[in-house]
Amino acid sequence: MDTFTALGEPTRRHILEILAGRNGTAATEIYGNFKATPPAISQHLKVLKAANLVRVEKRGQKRIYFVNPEPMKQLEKWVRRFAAIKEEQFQRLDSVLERMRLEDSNAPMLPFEQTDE
Amino acid sequence: MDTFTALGEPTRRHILEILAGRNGTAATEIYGNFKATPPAISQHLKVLKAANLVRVEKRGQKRIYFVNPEPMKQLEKWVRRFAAIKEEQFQRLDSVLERMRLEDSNAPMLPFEQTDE
DNA sequence: ATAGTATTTCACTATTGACTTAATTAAGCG
DNA sequence: CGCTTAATTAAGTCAATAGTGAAATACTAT
Repeated sequence: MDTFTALGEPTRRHILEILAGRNGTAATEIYGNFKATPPAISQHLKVLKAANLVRVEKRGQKRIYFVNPEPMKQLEKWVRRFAAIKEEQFQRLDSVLERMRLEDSNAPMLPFEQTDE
Repeated sequence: MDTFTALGEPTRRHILEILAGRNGTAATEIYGNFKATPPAISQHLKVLKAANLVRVEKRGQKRIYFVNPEPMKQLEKWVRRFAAIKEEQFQRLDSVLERMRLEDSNAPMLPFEQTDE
């Protein structure tokens, strides 16, 4: 997933924010939102296109850009795994560490060692 | 939100994957998963910490890292806006273009010309 | 055809950032 | 205390990338 790299740039995120909630935005219109030159923005659009985050439609001499929802859905799925981690987990660990520290000051290792992959 | 920049790097994402679903992982353990040198990983951990994506806990001479769920929740929220964009929107666009084409017979182009790549 | 507008590609510079080795801080142990 | 282990900071290199101006492409209109 190249999505992350594409989103790792503020300008590109801003472009997506502009596109969101609109039914297509011409390149010139996008350019207008930035102080950077059109070529700069065009290159960002190219990256977003390569990451499949946007799609383009030719209409005359204009290129109309749209957000592509699919990769966003996948990203959401990826993120959810982490978002789902509970505070509870930290609480539990905190108390375990506390207990171990009190019980055995020699205890050198981790309380949990779940070698997954 | 500096979250995106932090996630824009594959190694850092991998670190998060390692941390996910575990109740704390010591730095050395993390290092073991990569061919890069400890300093390299340590610097990535620093970035993740700065982005508040992980938190650290000192235990003796070890540093135990945990995923921080809050920024992930926010990210999920951000992404959802885009993921939520419905096909419906495209449908609507279809009809708009259709209308424009009918109104202006000079309009030369196709409504959809999927320039993919 | 010629000019004009929309957008991108080219070629280049400057900056950022990821990695490395070496040195440093800090804790545990004989 | 001196040695080892854990982890980080420092300093420097190299590659990736974002930005710029200029040229190119492509469509529209006169």
